[in-house]
Amino acid sequence: MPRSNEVVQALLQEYADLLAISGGDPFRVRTYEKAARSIGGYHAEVSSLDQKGLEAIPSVGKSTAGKVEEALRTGTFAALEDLRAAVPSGVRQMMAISGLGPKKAMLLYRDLGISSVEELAAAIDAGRLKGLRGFGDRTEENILRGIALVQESGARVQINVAMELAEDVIGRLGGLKETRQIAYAGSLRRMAETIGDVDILVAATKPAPVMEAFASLPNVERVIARGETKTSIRTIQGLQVDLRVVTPDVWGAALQYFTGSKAHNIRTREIAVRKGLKLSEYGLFDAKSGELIVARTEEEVYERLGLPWIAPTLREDRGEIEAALRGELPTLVQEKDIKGDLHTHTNLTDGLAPLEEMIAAARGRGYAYYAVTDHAPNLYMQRMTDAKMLTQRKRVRQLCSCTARS
DNA sequence: GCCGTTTTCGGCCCGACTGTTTTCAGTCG
Repeated sequence: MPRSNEVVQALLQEYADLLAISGGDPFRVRTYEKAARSIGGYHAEVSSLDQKGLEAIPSVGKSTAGKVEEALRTGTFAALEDLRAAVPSGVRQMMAISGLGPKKAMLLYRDLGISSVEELAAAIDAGRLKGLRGFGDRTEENILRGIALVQESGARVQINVAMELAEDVIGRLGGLKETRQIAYAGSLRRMAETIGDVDILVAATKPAPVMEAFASLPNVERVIARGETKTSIRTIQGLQVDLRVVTPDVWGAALQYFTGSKAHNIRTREIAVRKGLKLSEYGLFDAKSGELIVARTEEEVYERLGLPWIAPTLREDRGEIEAALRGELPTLVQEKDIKGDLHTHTNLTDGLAPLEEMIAAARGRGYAYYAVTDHAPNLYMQRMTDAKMLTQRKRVRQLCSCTARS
């Protein structure tokens, strides 16, 4: 049974998507996306909160709180039902196709009545998109390729699979004479449980030879995009790898940007804006004069924003910014902290005791750190609900990544 | 719709790349 926060998060995200498709104010769309994320990561169960408690959640105001309250009571809210009636669910599903955003999805529906991925494929086959503004031959090809990708099950892979690929790419590009520094970034550096694509960052004196070497790797199935500083490929295993090349003097800013998450980046950039600064992958700048302030290390960037360095595993905009501002960032487990491995089962699978009893027992025995390596790690993660468990969740994630690499 | 070191209105992250719309909108991360 998913926790109420996740149910509400999904409803608000759906509302944001449908608002975007139906041409709603982009800032309102973003507001609901932010509120959805904020609720998903909030430490307290939203079903236990009253209106005032809901409005205390960051990015949740009176209007959103009202919708959340209605959703908790009835399972949905009226404004969402209105949009569901206006936009078929298949139109939203079409946005899962790479290259199709809300504008193009809505255009296909409004002008051609296409309301599902299957109908879209059939329409392209029948040549119905010919002459439609914004849809040329190349776009049609890309959509068909995107549909094939969507229909392949399990686009995301476990972290150990992505890590192996990343280390292979790093091994091949790291030896080039132009390469000064190289690292994996993105969700891989944040140690997410599953990885959608692999992000590689290179600091190089000249980007072109690095790009060329990357696009020529033996396991490249297709070059998706290729520019002066950024190239994306898809491997024959079906995983996308993005390469970004920067100059060595902006390594820290680029690594901070390329590590994400997107939500964390938006928060740090907002902090920069409020301080009269501008943050991008090229550095932290004075907004007015455009003068570069810092870019060389991540530590400098965070420090100039008034924050301590935040570990990548925490960068999800799930309270880490606030914790950093309060000086209350958690101490994360290191490999040297691991003394052993205890395998146990909870009643999520074939054990007898519930997760909560396992945790209480571990605490009662004085274990500072512990990982439950059940056969159902995702179910376990979903049950990590209370505020203190956020820290624990990250510890488990780090432990899992250690296991994956050993 | 939310929010405040520019606080009750005005702004909301930033840049790369693609395809197509001859100058830029849409999408992505």
